[in-house]
Amino acid sequence: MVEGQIPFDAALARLKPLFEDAAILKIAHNMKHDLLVLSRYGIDVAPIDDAMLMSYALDSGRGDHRLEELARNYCGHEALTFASVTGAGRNFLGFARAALTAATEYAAEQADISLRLWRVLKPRLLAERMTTVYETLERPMVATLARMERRGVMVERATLSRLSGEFAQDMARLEAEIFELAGESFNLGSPKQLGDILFGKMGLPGAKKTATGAWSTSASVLEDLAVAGNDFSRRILDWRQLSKLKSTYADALPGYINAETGRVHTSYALAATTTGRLSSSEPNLQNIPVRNEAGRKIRKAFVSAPGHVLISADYSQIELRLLAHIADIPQLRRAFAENLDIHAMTASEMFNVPIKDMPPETRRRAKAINFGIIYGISAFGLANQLSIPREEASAYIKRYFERFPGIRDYMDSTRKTVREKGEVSTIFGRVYHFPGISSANASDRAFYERAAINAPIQGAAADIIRRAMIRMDDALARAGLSAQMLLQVHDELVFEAPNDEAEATIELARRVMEQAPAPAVHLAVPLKVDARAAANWDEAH
DNA sequence: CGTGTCACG
DNA sequence: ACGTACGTGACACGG
Repeated sequence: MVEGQIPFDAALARLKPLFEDAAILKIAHNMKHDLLVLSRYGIDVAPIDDAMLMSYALDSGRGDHRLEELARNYCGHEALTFASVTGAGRNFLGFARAALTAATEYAAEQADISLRLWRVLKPRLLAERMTTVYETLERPMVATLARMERRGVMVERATLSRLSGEFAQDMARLEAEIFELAGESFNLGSPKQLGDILFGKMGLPGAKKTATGAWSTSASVLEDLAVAGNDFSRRILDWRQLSKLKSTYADALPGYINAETGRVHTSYALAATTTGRLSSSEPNLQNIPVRNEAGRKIRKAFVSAPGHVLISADYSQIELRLLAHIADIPQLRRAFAENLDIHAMTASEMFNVPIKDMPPETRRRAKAINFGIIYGISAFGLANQLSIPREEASAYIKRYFERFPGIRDYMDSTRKTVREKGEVSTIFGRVYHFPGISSANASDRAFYERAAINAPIQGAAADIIRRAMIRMDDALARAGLSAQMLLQVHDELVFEAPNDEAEATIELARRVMEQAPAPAVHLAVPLKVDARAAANWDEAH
């Protein structure tokens, strides 16, 4: 106990009634953090306004929404840093005394700056017509995400430990074979050393250079060599995959299992991406492997609590559906209305092949084009993705635009808008600013234009799932269900439900997610949600 | 701490 | 002629 400090329990007892009056806490910066800290002491706070989210609604492209940065930018004020007020090199008691005084000063200034930011940002939201975005898409996410983070997800330590051992064995075998073929041992984890072996000693044709001029040893380069029959690069690829799974997932995830809850609690960032998507960190649970069998073994370690199931509900092709709506493309709208295979339909339109006996390779190329469109397609990018000559990619794009002229119109009009106004927006009113585009050189301008084509699509999908998440908590309660929302992965929500609530939760999630755009927006295409329950995330997905 | 690589949508 | 697919976060390497 430090002199002058009242006992913690007494402090808490004095504090609690204050928070029961919601008016006490009106304004904060990064409210989700405060909510999570206070919830540890049983204090529930109704979040009111959050200066960080106001800043994000005004300009998601601003790299940094930290309080210190906003104070500098909007108030011309240099905020105290905790490090600057605590000082260093003291003995513990000295530090503790200093820290108490300093923490008081620091905390008071943080609260003051939050209020001062609010006074600046509130009228700006009104002036820039971003109040609705802030109030309906940003602010309500705070409580929802805080609950999800606090709930956490169960991850089986034993499964990951077993996988780590299996991956290590397979890596050791591959490593021995690789060193045998190379005629020497080296650090397989070093791109530099690997490049020297591949393109120096072994004399293989280096396909690409990195930004710094070194030979690229990326998967696409190694894949091209492997397809040409090079077993050495195939083994490197296999080793790399296992190395990734072992270090990033099998070995790292157990360290995030909370000792008190036995579960993994990610942190979602609400003001991190330019488009309106969330991001997830420590650990990132939005990039758990799923695309191949070895990776899915990791995903199987994410399980439901006893007596419960995990439910995964994901939007099917939401970005292409939004493209069909936004660009108003008759064939796409019809295809989604009739629930057709959209990539096969695209291939059929482009190559005059009946949908029913579509060769897989033809469909694969059409699928790459569809994704490319959403990214603001370029011949170079498509050629790279499909490992085909750029001339061939150009011909595909030309053909695509002949069949879907509305897409070219949409892309052209988006480029025009962003060049003239420096901004574009989603159908829900979220605005993206591109202030640099007027003074950009040709290649930078092309980059901004692609981002401006992508943002209204990716961002509308982000807006829709936010609306669904905000409604889900209330919908579950009203339906008398005790299921909990655990995770969000951009177009997917994961719930944990008692076994006997599985079906009802699936039906509710599907209804809420599919109806999420209304009443703000009525889409010209239906949304489709696939949902399933299982004992682990892999089988639910 | 920047770079390369790779996991996800 | 140029250099590009959109959006993220984590890990290992090496200076």
